Amino acid sequence: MPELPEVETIRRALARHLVGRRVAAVEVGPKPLRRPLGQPLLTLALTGHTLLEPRRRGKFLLLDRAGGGSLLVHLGMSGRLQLAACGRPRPPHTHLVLRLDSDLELRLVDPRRFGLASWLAAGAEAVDPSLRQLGLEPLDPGLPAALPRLLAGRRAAVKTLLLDQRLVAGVGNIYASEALWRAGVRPTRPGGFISRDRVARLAGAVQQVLADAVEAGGTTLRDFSDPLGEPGLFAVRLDVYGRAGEPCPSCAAPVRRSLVGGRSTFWCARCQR
DNA sequence: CCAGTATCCTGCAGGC
DNA sequence: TGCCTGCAGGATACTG
Repeated sequence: MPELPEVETIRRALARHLVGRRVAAVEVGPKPLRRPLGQPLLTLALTGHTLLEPRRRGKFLLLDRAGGGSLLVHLGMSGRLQLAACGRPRPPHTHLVLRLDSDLELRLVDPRRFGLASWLAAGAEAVDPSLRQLGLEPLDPGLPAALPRLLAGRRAAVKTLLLDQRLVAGVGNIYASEALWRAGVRPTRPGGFISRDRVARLAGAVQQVLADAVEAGGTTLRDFSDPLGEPGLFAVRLDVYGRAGEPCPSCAAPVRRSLVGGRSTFWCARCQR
């Protein structure tokens, strides 16, 4: 579900309610997510400890603990974090609960269980199998300079490459389509066969669309909301994603939907080359 | 190394 | 109403 803008939106909301709070208790469900949750370690590592400002890396959240170490969270396709009063009923598929010393508890809810929550000891970030291979942060000012060499020599579809977290960490299926449309680049074009100035445009479009979406609090299609239940407002500003058959906002030709690398892709055959 | 496919899992919408 | 299919915002293990 969440891409960089949604995860960043979640991070900011969490920062307002988690920083300086102590974890009073941890509850861990029995079902594994992408990796087993590791109940004893998680409980031991967090109970009684104070939380710092959360960080984001790509689509990962790092809930740092005072004194070192972090809870690493990834929301996969269907994961969400919810802050609610301790007494309120918990949704189905709640796999992890951090009860805070405020009146609130933080819940990790994930029906499909493609997500991840695992304890990272201090210094383990460089070793973690998921984190260590992550590529550049797309909002890094160095992206325009770096993108040409990331695409150089590659024959795979540029959209597939944008989704590869080892190249750029945080772009997902919505914003890949959106950025390619804004840049006028066809999603199926081999990465190594895009002219220099189009690559530059693409880098700019990736940064622009992600920044716009962060500003809008992310995209709510069906069920994304921030931890307090606020939906993201970017859906109305999507130009092509989910709009097959509707007129291209630029040229009015019908927006197409096709599969690229097995993922739904939305694009304009007239504007994108 | 690279490119392409299959797979993990649940819920929902749509067609019959 | 039920049953079936396809689809979903992701990552990774595997194949050639």
